[in-house]
Amino acid sequence: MESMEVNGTEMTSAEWELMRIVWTKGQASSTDIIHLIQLKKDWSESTVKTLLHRLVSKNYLSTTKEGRRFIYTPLIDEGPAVQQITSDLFNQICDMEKGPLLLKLIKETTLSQADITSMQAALTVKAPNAPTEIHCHCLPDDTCNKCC
Amino acid sequence: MESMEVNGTEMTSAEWELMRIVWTKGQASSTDIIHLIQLKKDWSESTVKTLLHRLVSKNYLSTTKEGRRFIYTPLIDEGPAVQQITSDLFNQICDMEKGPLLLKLIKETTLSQADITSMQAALTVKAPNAPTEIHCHCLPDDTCNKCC
DNA sequence: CACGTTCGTTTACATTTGTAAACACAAAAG
DNA sequence: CTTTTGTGTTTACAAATGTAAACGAACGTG
Repeated sequence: MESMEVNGTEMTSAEWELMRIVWTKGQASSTDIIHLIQLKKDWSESTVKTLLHRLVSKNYLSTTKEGRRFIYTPLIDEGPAVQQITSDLFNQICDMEKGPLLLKLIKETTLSQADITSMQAALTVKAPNAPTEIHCHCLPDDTCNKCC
Repeated sequence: MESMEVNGTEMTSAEWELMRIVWTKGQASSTDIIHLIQLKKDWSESTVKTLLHRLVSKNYLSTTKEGRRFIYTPLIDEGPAVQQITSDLFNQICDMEKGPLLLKLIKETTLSQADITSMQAALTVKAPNAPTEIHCHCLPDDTCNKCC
């Protein structure tokens, strides 16, 4: 399931890695991007150029000419993009797995005190109306062997 | 980034949907699978057969002959597979985005009381040592414009 | 002003993935 | 026992993706 869908179109893993760089820098020239990605990935200059080009065609990046080079700027924000690809993934996962999954993520992710506080608050809000059991919804009710 | 990596090999979205069915049923014949997937997806019988075949080659499913048909059984468990693809996704996301992302997931996911309790416990454990600020790690320290 | 350097654009090509028809074989039916 | 039918296997092919060389235009340099 290689590609993450954002905004209707989809972005591949390779493209995503480049977006991360542009998001982090705010904007960058292709040279910057090539150098930065090569710290992590063994991609040729040509490969990165192709990927950047595709990101522009897909309207994820815009370019602004500045002297001889182009400056790449994100056309979509990182937060929404991150939420989107995650939602997409969660939509492909059995509902019964989500609780344990989130628990594991909470345990493994480095969270700030503020993050923790807001999560605790959210959980406190949810608790009163939380069901005892979760149904999976993987299949139409009567064909499910897992939760029903 | 279409494909989710599990166990070293990778599984595509389409294949994943079939695995969900087999996981949910425990095991199933191709006919069962074809009928069940067609409740959700407009895939031809042939397409499903191809996909099942690929899942067998990739060692995600095994087959057992039973009369004229084969019974497909998962060779990997759903829980670990789910955790794997999620970890993979999280590894491609900026550390600074993870807190807000998890918060959103917690809010949007239907959680059981047990899930909530264990998450609260996990958060309580983490709180004392939680940092005030999160750094992003998207780029080597001195090249980062976002957190440093 | 000619020339090499530095980009962005085109073109290329092997794999993977989505989609599916054609084929082969075993089992059920008559 | 022959025919039909349900199933797995092969073969097919276009689109997407990873990977990259070749080409061409613009800019700085001598």
